[in-house]
Amino acid sequence: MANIHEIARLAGVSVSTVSRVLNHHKYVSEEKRTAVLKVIEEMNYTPNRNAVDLIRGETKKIGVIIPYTNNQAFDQLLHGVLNRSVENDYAIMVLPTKYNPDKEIEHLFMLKNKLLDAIIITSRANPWENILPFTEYGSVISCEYTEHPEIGCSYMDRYAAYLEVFQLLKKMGHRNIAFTTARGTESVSTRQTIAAYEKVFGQFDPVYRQSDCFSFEDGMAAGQRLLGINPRPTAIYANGDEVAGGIYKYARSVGLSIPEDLAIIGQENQPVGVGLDISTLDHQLVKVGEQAFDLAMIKSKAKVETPYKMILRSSI
Amino acid sequence: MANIHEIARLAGVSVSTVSRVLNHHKYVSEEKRTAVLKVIEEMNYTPNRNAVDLIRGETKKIGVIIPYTNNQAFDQLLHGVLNRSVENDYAIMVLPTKYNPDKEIEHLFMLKNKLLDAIIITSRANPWENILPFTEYGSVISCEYTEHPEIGCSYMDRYAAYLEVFQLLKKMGHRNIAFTTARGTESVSTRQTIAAYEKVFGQFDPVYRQSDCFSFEDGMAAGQRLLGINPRPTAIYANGDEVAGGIYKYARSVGLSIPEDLAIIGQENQPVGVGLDISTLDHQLVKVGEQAFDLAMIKSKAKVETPYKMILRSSI
DNA sequence: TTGAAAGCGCTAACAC
DNA sequence: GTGTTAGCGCTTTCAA
Repeated sequence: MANIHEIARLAGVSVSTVSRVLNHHKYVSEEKRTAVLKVIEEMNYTPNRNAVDLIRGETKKIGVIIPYTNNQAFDQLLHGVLNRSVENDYAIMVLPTKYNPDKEIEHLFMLKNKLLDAIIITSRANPWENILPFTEYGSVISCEYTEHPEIGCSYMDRYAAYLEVFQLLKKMGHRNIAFTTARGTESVSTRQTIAAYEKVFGQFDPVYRQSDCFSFEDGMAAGQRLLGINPRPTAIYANGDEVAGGIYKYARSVGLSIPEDLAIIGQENQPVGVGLDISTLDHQLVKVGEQAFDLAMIKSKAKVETPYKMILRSSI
Repeated sequence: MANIHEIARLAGVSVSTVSRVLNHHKYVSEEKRTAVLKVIEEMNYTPNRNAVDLIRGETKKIGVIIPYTNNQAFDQLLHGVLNRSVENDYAIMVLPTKYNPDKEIEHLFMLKNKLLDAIIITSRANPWENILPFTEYGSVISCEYTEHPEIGCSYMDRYAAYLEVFQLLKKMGHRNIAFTTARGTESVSTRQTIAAYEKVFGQFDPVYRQSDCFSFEDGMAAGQRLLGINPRPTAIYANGDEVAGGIYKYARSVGLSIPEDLAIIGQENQPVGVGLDISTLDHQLVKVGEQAFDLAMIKSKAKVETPYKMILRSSI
């Protein structure tokens, strides 16, 4: 395809003039501008963005590191990021990791090799010390709070939210409470859930926690295991509404009434929770994602918290 | 940051030798290779991908045009694409359109400006004649069947699926059937639904169709309107399980029994449908997405159909 | 207001 | 095996 030189030649001007027209610089005579535009039109010319990005050292592209893409929570975050990217003419690259630390680092290299201006980490597999070096090459934004001053954060106060849920359950008289988590204690959110539990109820018996919960099916399995424990939990706090839905479904299938025999509360306010009337802790992840994009775009290292919202329905 | 020239200088070799090492060419002496690798390591050097992409004219990046990202059907397609992209070391760019034709064209320009090797269109706002010109610059894959030989297709036979649903409902004795759609008759899928209906039941009364349905809430509203029609439909075919869930919820809220008073069937086999035990027509969109990626990667123009799956539950 | 020319950082054809 | 060099297509001083 034609390049800028050919356009210049055909329009009888220099390449710099064509470049000026392309970038809407002033100080181009109306006459030459028209001539250039005409040739561009005729030749059906579009500048090569790789060349532009190469010389500018900036790409208007932002990456989003996401462990799982078939997961409602991460999809909400991504959705928020995309909302703002469209408004600001940025392109978004999705970087799935399945929590593989090497894959994650591989993605971070896109900062170093100039493919991306910034990366938003919705959830990470690596310790911060492995991630920090990359802040030298571009903006790194986290959707989890961290003290590190090089990292901008758009986050929700998970611990406070967990605390409120456990306090509520305690107030309602529950004493045997189980919960599900996505990952094990390598995950901050799991540790915070346990900490919040222990703050309210004291020492936690690990048998009442089921990890590796992501989907409806995982919820069914979790329900089966957790409800088999003696003494049986009277309430289960799920790490997502789909998981909560699976627990609900399993509990009903073995004849338990919700909330009389089992109270259930989920997270993220998903359709399945609306459908089954399950209470939920809405972390407002779309907003968190939007905020994360804004921080990434202006390369801010600010720490911005988004408040959570408790939505009570008939399941507790 | 250091560039290839500096690495060459420091290693006491030429840039081509460094390039050869970088690209794992043979014909590099073990001695020089080691020297180069050592300097690369010391200097913490990473090649600039913009320069590489520029000269190669290929980027190992594929775009996915997606109207809505908070929509389960499109997320499934995207999920499939991402599955395969990870395995094949491609980067995926998400291109949201909200069915804005101009935005869509803007995204397609990423083919022309060399940012993307291929684009997968999950659903489009433009007529094919506006899209076809871009096939000159890269591979364009559609998730909807089209005759155009320049367009590769990974699709499901929507019409056959719709037909089967309506035939099933007819066999079950339903005569007043309503359905929901995402868009109006500008959409192929809407037109196919209507055509399938008319094939089975004859002339369709448009009042029994509700468009603009994407979410659970949309389903609630659709339920309210459609169930207010006289004569009341005895079955509703929703264009997604979340919409179906909303209809279910509304129907129950006004005292209707499912399936005695109202049969409901959804699409895409989503968690909310599992939770509410709603029958569904699973188009296997994850598979369709995976297939679309494969076609895009090898620049194939093949037409590949993925079979649908009917999942019967208690809602009909 | 315009153009020449020096890069941006890399690959690959060609010569040795 | 290795180095020289001519680009890839663009932006941006600098001088005119």
